[in-house]
Amino acid sequence: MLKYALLGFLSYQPMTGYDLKQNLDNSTQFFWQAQQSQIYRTLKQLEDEGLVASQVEPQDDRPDRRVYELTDAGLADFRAWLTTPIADMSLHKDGFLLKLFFSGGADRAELRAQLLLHRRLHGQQGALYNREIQAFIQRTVTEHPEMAQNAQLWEATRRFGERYTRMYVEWIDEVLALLDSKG
Amino acid sequence: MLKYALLGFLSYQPMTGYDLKQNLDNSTQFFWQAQQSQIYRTLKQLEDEGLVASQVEPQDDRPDRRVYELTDAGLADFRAWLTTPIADMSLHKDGFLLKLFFSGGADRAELRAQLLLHRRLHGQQGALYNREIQAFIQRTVTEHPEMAQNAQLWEATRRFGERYTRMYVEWIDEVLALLDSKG
DNA sequence: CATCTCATGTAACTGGTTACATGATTCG
DNA sequence: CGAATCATGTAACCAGTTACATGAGATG
Repeated sequence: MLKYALLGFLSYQPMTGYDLKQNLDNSTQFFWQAQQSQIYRTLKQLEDEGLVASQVEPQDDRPDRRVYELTDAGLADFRAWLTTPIADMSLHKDGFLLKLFFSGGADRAELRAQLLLHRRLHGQQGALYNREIQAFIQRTVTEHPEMAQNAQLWEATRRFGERYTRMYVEWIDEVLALLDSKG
Repeated sequence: MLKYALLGFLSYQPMTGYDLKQNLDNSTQFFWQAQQSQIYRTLKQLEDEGLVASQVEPQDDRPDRRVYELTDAGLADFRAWLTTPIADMSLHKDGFLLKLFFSGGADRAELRAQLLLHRRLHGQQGALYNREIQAFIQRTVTEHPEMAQNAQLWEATRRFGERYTRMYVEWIDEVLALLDSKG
């Protein structure tokens, strides 16, 4: 739920919807994302529920900022979520795997091209994400040394993304080898 | 899109909404799932669009079956989807990772317990899924030897699930080691 | 001169989940 | 005797995506 991602980042410090989008893009991108529009909509809902409060900060040279902060109720709600264990593994959807699943009759050269494209997407872009996320984490800890304890787990989730993209590439290599050997 | 998963299975042979659910559960579970209710709703939409056609087969001892089959338009639509390359990597959401990300201040013993729970979920249940899916693929090929070419790619996607769950377990071990070493 | 960044949002739509509702037969 | 299997679906809700709309200042 996006709700808790937003409450989570706001528990670090007050910020705008725009800032929240930056944070999502720079740290939870691999396992939780949201469009800017959804973030604004969700913030409004959270304000209606009394979990966050906002105030507008006028700016001269740039658009005014609406800064959100957690209310006591919001913090309590977030803490309650944090301490509630998740009992099931998350389900994933992957359109590429679905298409591959049904590609038995497809042209093999075309299939190979698709696999190579996704090998590149996961390899290159995954590595890029990881460099950026790692840099973001290090920058945050440098600027806010009190966040070290949090950063340890940010880093843990970042490594998940690293492993995931590596696994994806290795798997594609395996599939390519399979196609080479059997047809 | 569930639409194409349904068209895909129907391209193998006509079947009911119930059968489609079995097929999803036994083969695409790792990368595409759907509730029974969503399957029925989507089938109705597909029929309205003229991509599938259905007829009711009365049964005495069991509920009547509504059997769906692809129309020519449905087959054409499915083939068009199959040959359209996917240009982006799929995004995933994982509530456990999100919770872990924000757990810097959580009780370490509690954290460890959560990690062990998910280690078990991914390890045991993942292995189970894989055994069942592998058995399902082998059974299908035995009964329909002409499906061998398709089965090769079913097997490829199954191995993805195998790798994924293994990767998840290894990653959890890494996180546990990290917590041991740094507190 | 064009693109990126900062900064806000609304509206319409699409897709997916949860809960509800029914009911016979088979298996342990 | 209870649970699982077979078999259908509706209704209400929730979450997420895409498209639209605006506009100044900074960077290359």
